Amino acid sequence: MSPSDGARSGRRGGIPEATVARLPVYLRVLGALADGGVPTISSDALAAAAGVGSAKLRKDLSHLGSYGTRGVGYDVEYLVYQISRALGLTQHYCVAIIGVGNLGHALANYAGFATRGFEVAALIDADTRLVGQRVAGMEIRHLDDLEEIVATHGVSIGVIATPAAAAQEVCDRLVACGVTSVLNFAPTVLSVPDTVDVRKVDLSIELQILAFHEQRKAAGGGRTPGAAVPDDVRSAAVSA
Amino acid sequence: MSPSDGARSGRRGGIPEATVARLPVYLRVLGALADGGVPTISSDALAAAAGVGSAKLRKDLSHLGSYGTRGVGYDVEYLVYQISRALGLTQHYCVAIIGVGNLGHALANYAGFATRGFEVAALIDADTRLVGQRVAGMEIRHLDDLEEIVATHGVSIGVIATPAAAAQEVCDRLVACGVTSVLNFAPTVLSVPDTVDVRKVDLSIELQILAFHEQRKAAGGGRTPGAAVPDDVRSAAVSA
DNA sequence: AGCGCTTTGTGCACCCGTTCACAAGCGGCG
DNA sequence: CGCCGCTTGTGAACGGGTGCACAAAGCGCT
Repeated sequence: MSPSDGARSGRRGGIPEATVARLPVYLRVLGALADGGVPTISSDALAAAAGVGSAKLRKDLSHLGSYGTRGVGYDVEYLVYQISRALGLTQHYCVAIIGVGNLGHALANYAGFATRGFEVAALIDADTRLVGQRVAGMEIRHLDDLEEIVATHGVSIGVIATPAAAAQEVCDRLVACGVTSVLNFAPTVLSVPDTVDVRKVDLSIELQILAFHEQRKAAGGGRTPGAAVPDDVRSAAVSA
Repeated sequence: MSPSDGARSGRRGGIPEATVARLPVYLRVLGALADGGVPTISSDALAAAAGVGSAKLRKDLSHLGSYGTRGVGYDVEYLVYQISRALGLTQHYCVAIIGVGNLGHALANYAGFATRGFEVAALIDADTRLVGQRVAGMEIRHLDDLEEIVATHGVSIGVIATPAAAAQEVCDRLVACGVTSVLNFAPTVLSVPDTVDVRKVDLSIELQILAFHEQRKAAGGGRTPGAAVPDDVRSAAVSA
């Protein structure tokens, strides 16, 4: 242990990564419950709705404080607020999408962005034929203006939806502008300074992981000695 | 742990999840190297290109066997083959995309699918106005025909790109058809039997995770223009 | 008011994954 | 032909995450 370690577990920075990755799921479920007029919910019910174990859920929530009433459950609206605050969603984030191909189009129109305090501030592409066109009510700007756009709008998160070949350069320019969070859809490994967070979404990788399990299941149909097909194969939920 | 029998079994089922999630990354990097005519590569170089530690990479590869020559490195083409085989990519998989909205469009045109033995066999939507249109050289079929399409094409992987409200029903029908692998882009928790693998890709969740780290960075350091490394700011870059 | 039922919050043990460090193995060079 | 340097493969320590089981703590009913 390192007691001198600055990680004060009671604080926001002390929330484990695995928990942070699940909080948005809880948030969505709770939002639906709130819309349905449900006032409170137990950890068991919420865990079932979120697809996790109830113990895990309670431990997750305990990391942000002791909100919740024993014998009753959690106040839905209050919990929504607390999770939102813990995730930093009470702030406003400006997002720039670079690369307005098929995927960029889809992202620009994705409703899930706006619903949680994220604002798509700009669409950027290198193709001059696209520049000036309007997508999702927004005008596409040219890649040359990236630095200016980031500065003007105060972009804090960059979404890279370019071809793989352009991704690293775009990323470098974003980082040079001061952007410290990048969501990368290009099938490439981005190298960034460790002050920058990069999350990756790769459709091809997801499919290959599924293929592995598919093949494993198919192999189990015949003969496999030892632990043939463990049925602990729970539906996994992974991202990044 | 399997020194004696290790050579024969290959242990496909014994590959840890975390390793499986990284193998596609190695595969992509190796593919690029092979195209570049590189004959062999060391674990250090490959690890750097894949954005992981070299020890981790070696341990990952060791799970599929002892391919690799000490003092030299790995034969690129041979390793490509071995990883492909371990992932089950030597087989052919038929993919059906359900929901041809913005995202479904992007997925249908995504080149990364075809490059690894995945074939988009069908595009399916519930909107009769879309049915019959051609996207990415393929005709959109109606949701009513889902069962028939799955059976005819031997679809083994279903990709759900529908609105959240329709996702569970579509998923249930896929499962009923015998599909055991689902890639879900809808922002919902799908409940499936344990025999079915579900992987989830949620753009909104990724953004919220980034927001958390963004907020943490902002709160922690105040203003530190210099790249002075603070206490324990471990912004570990990518995670599968 | 007190009692018992319900549900939270958490200490603990286990397991998976990561990292370190090093012996084993292979090729090349003298 | 034997030695040396390089790289793999892996045993072992470490840390984080998960699940169990239970004590603490409200609420409603009597």
